[in-house]
Amino acid sequence: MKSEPDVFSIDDLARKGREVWDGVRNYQARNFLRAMQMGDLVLFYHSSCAVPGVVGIAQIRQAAFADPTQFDRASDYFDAASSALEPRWSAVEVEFVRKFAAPVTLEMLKNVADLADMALVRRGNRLSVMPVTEPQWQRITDLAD
DNA sequence: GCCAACGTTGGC
DNA sequence: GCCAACGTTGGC
Repeated sequence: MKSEPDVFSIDDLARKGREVWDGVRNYQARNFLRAMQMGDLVLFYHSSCAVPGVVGIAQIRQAAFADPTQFDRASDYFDAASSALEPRWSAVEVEFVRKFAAPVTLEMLKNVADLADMALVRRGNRLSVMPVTEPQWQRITDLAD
């Protein structure tokens, strides 16, 4: 899951413990959110910052539910086309697990041949929520310690 | 701040 | 249903 650290960082999650992950407004990312289950582990990625990369691990505490911001007229994420009966957008709740001693930077990830087909390292990729395979998870977390 | 890549919108 | 225009993402 990607987040801009200026908006919400791994340190913010560490401090708060839990956070509702809302505001996803891309259908592909939404579908990946909906596929998440309670207890699933998440790689937390910092994007649009000085050193983009995976900075820690979180865990799904609550599986997908209707993203409340889509009904909030005051929210940037308000969607007038969504309805309470058939909510268009979903959110999940995540919990802090740990922060890596040092980030696994995008640059590092690009140098791992096994990760070449991962959307994350591909140029022009804009997906903010994406699945990670077991081998990819292993590769990435191995680089963290 | 620039710009490539991509998703969405809307005219036809 | 095509595709140009536009807005957004995100690395650099």
